[in-house]
Amino acid sequence: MPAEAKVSAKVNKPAKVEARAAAPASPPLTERQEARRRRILHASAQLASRGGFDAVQMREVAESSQVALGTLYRYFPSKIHLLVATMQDQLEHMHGTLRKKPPQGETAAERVAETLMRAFRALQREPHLADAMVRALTFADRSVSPEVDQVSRQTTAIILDAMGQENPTPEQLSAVRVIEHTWHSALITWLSGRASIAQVKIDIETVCRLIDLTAP
Amino acid sequence: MPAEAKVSAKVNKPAKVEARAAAPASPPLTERQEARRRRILHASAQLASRGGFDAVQMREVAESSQVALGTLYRYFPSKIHLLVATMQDQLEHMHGTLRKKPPQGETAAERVAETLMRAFRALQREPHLADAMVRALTFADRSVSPEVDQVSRQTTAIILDAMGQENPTPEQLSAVRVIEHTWHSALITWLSGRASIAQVKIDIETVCRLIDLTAP
DNA sequence: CGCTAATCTAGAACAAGTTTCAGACTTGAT
DNA sequence: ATCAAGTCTGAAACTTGTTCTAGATTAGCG
Repeated sequence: MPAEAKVSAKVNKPAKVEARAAAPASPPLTERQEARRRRILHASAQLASRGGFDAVQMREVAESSQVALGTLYRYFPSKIHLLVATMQDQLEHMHGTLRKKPPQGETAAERVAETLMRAFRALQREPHLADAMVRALTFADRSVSPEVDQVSRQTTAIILDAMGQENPTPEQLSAVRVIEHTWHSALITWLSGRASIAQVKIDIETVCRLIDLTAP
Repeated sequence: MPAEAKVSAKVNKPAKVEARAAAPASPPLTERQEARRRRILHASAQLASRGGFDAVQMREVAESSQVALGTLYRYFPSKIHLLVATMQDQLEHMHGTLRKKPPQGETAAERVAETLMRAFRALQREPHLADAMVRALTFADRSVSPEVDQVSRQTTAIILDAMGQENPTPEQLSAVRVIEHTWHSALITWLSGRASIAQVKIDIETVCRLIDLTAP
């Protein structure tokens, strides 16, 4: 019946007031649709790498990715959704990269700090892209919760990986959540020029001490 | 020479690219100007208390406060500036209120957690207002750094007050910074419905343990 | 008081995110 | 090959933040 069947639960008109399931099993995308989605995300990242959040203009993204504006909005119901999806995309890369060279530290705290600093260095190479993604993430409202949650889970996974913990205790999970909070907020202060790179490093190292506090 | 003399270093055209001093000594405001500023902030808080960030529309703020749109922009060069100023305003109240009943906890960590939870409860009474202020705070870019920094200093002061520390060590200041990070980020996750009130409480209590770690 | 510079007002104009719509195009099923 | 249903396109419209302008007002000074 349909053609280029319903793009997915995620990729569908409902822009704001919707309340759909997270993304348990994303209805399959046509090849051309997958390609479109990829082009869009690529254009988004590219524009973001230039001027950051403001430079990602929906009309430009649409043009760059050779897609009509309406289509762009069908795939990503708002600029925030688009940027959060871009972040998901980048995070996957990052996780893959990090996996390859596990951190060397003796203690879990050291390894987590080392991993986060590695990620931070990667972000420093594309500060504008980082700006766009992080601003979108923290500005996101309820309508983007599922996607933001996914980013959060991915981040948690990275941290747990670094800890080398298979079965973290609830206490450790709390510590990880606090580390994530610190990570996001520290990034923001750095991006808005209110904290130096050194400062971010200190904050990360400081919060990572919580791990020793909950694990020994 | 002038009339309603230059409103202040802060309240003046330069909207974005400016780089003026923080607010060492704000050139005095006329009574009528002070009144206008107050009306604006009041309207802002009122609108925010209704629908949150989105409900604070510059045209409405202008109308509610009986001021021309251009004037509103002269006082607050952007919606973000306005909301951050609103937050400064609210924070002052809060600090005053908190001062009156110092926290009871035995340890510094307990007192800080208690204070933050008290603040959190206050925010829960006006969740929309909280939404508007916190979103503005984390979305603010470099052009708002001085104002955001001011908010940060105020928050730091509240926390140090609760700790009862006159001369905090650098380590303790790091811990306080991390606590602030956690505070902001936890608020965001709560506001966007991704964390429960209980969860925020746990996160706050968890991060406050850092104080014991740096002070004993 | 009368002047002058700065401020305030009303309203138009502009920019970018979002929505809408008619028509062309695809897809999968018959 | 044909058809129905769902997609994509192009373009216009709408919303809200921000800027601009011409003229009315106001404050402080001589």
